[in-house]
Amino acid sequence: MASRGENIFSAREAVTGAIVAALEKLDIRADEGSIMLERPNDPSHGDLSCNIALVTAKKIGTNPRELAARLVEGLELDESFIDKVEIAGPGFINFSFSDRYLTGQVAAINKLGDSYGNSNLGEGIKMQVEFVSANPTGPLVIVSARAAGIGASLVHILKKAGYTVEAEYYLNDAGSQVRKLGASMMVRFRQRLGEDVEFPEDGYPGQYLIDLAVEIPEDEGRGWIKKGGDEAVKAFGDYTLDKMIAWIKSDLEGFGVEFDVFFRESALHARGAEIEEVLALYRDKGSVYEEEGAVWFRSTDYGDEKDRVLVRSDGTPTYFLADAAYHLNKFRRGFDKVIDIFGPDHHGHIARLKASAAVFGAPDDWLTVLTVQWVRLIEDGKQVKMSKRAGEFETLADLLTDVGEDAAKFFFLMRKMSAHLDFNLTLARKESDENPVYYLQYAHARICSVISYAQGEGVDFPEDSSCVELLTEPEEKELIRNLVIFPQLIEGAATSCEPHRLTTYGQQLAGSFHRFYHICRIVSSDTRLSEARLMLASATRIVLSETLRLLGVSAPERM
RNA sequence: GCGCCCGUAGCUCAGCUGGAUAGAGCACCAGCCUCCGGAGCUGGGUGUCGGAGGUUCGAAUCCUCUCGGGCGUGCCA
Repeated sequence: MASRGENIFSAREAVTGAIVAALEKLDIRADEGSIMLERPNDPSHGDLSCNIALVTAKKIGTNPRELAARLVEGLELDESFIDKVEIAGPGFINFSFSDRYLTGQVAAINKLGDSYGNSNLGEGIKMQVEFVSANPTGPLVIVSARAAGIGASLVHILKKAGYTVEAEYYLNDAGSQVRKLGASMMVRFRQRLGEDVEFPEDGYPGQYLIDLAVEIPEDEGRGWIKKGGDEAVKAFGDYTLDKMIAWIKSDLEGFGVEFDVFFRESALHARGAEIEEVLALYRDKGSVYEEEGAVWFRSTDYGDEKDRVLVRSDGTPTYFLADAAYHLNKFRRGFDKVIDIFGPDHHGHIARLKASAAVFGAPDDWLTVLTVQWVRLIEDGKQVKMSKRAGEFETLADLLTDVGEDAAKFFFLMRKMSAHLDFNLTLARKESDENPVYYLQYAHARICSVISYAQGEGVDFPEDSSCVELLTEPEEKELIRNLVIFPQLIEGAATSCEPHRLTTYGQQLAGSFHRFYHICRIVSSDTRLSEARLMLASATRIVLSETLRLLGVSAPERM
């Protein structure tokens, strides 16, 4: 058992342990995993609620309230953190934290600082999160921006939960898209020279290629054209690709999103090892057959809805084969778990990728594929029209200049990723109280300001933290209760891969701080109380700034 | 046709993996600054949780069916 009062888990674990022991006294077997402790919605129901009596009563032929009563009788709890146990409703057993435990947390958070909420949940587990991975054929658009915000936040959260995490971007720098890119660019260049050439039907029509074509040194471009045919297209393609990749990287950097690895598909083809190996592995398993001159993967054996082509009848590998090889490469790199965050247009790939992972022997839960849904931009209550075909779209860079990094990230993270997002540009632009991102940032800035004001008035952090026992007002307790659930929130957000939980939490925490601030004057003539409230404000600042950091949003000291 | 996602307050959405009386923000109305930051606080809600069945002590949450909306369903990537 952890030392008493040190953190929320000691209390939870102690209660769980006590319940298991009490069950044993009644000859009921239970493992700790089956004991659910939940936080009731209604504060009058205590801090932790257990439904074990409701779940178990029928099996042993009694009614829940009676079983609950017998359990409570057998409970042996440390009174330093639980001071009330009640049976309520149909048979819930409710536990309330003691004041001593709660106020002790304030001192503990101040002592732990930014490491408060760190977990060992993912200890020893090596994880990879792959996200964005947009084709390098144009600038990053708004869905990619959403994926970038979500992926980056998820990486931060997983790290805080103790996982070892690498962030990766898969660059599709091979295949027909790149040829189209090269062909498009070659036409733009020739148009720039004044030639009357028609733009290809399936080319990339955006203004950005016209702009880029201007930057190509004329002699060099003419030289590429002279190569003729595929060679010429390739020369323009290679040039454009480099520009695009640099552009994408700088956009991401501007958005404060970092990747450990940019993995190129072309490297996979150049090396060939994984691609050959995937084919060989599939053959060994009998999962491959030939039909109409192409090589097929019998992915239907693994739950896919139809079989997939691996090698075309012209002998070239498909995108899917490369992707399967890429995942084999990830597997070989020793990741215990891999998370792919896909855009909404890729969810057809999930089944076949999982199928291929099964073939190369990855455990069922090795690969998790999450999909980020579309973003609609709303301006003045109306949808902003975007047409990718016409090359008109809101890019990540546009969004950043429009609403700024913090508001963009916060808005992306307010909703669960599986839901479509209506991005309210009008609201995100506002630097006012209507904009939710400022609510959290303002709370943080306010605390920083108060702390320095207090220190100016001679109130500072005490050596002896026993003053925290003076924190007894309802607003103080509500604030502390919100601080205390932070570690659990981190674990929940990590295991469910749901960064948006932090935005909801942040708003709740900021709200409880503002209410506390309004009712309880921090700096007063009562020095000891002032010190206690200073510590509470400081603990709040620590948790707020961690929450904002995990979201990728700045925590300003002034605004 | 088949597969995946979404339907919760006027609008945009949470709802902690099945819990107790379903919650925020925005918008709207009315209050609160001689005092640590008013980008703040307080008060104001009659919701078919899209609909119908089912599972059980208990369902917005799980299952089946159904109605709307989005996406996918290439020897494109």
